[in-house]
Amino acid sequence: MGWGIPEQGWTKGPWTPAEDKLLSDYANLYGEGRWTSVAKCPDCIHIGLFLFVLSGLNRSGKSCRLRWVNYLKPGLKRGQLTPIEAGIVIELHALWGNRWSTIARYLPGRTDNEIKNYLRTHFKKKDRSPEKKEKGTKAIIPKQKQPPQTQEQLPQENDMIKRAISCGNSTPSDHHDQQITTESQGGKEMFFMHHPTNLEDQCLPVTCQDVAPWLDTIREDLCGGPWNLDNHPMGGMDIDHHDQATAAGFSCGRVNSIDYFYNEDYIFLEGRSCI
DNA sequence: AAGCGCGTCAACCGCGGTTTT
DNA sequence: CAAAACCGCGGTTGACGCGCT
Repeated sequence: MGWGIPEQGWTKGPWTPAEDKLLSDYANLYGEGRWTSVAKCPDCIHIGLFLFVLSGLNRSGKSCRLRWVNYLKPGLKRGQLTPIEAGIVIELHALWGNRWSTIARYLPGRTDNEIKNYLRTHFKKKDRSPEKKEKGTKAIIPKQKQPPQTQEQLPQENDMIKRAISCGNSTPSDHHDQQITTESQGGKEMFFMHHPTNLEDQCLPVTCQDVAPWLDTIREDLCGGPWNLDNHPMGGMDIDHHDQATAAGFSCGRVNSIDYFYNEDYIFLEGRSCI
């Protein structure tokens, strides 16, 4: 099954730092996408330094690719998904089902494996605790939820993308860019969304406030979940109070009469009430 | 302190699609 | 055009760490 040559004799199991280094050096020098070459080349393809060096990398092409894509590739983020990322994952999973790699394309620096693990973990949690604790209209997003849906509702139902597209100006994009990239602009993270199918030449900047409508969509599922308001940095304060939130270092936004406050770690959504 | 259960994450496996020969 | 090789995806598993009893 493994790509490359021998079915037997490949090294398996956890990668060592030395192997990582070899693979990184190889990928940086020769680029991605020649994984079987990495695997088989020690004595036949590449010359010079790598002829010697790669002889220590007895991994299948598949294994090399996986390690690179999920761990070594530059630009990968580590650690927990941010609330915004989690929200995007949840909504896209609701739209597309278990198309991990497709979902991952919308989250720069995140891998399909990571998203798969994240959702499996959280669905499993949810399956085990069917009862929901009623928490009123407030919600903290970091963890949870959303039942898997069938794949019938596919891209044409992608109103999230339609909404996002409708609220920004299109600008040409480089095809080498990821479908969403982020960068800091004026201290605020900007999302550059790239339509997956038929708007390949359009890329638009979307601010955090533009992302919020998606959260509005998932909010119905998030509210009423077992949110723990005791552990968040605002200590269970009434987040309807704009001044308190901003004083606590949160940025704020408002969509469809829903106010929300966010920082790097949390998003607070409040009910439909207005300030 | 030890055992157990659970959550998380890295890695493997099998399959299907695409590209190359 | 067919077969082989390659690549990527999604599902699954196992190791490890942490918290609870």
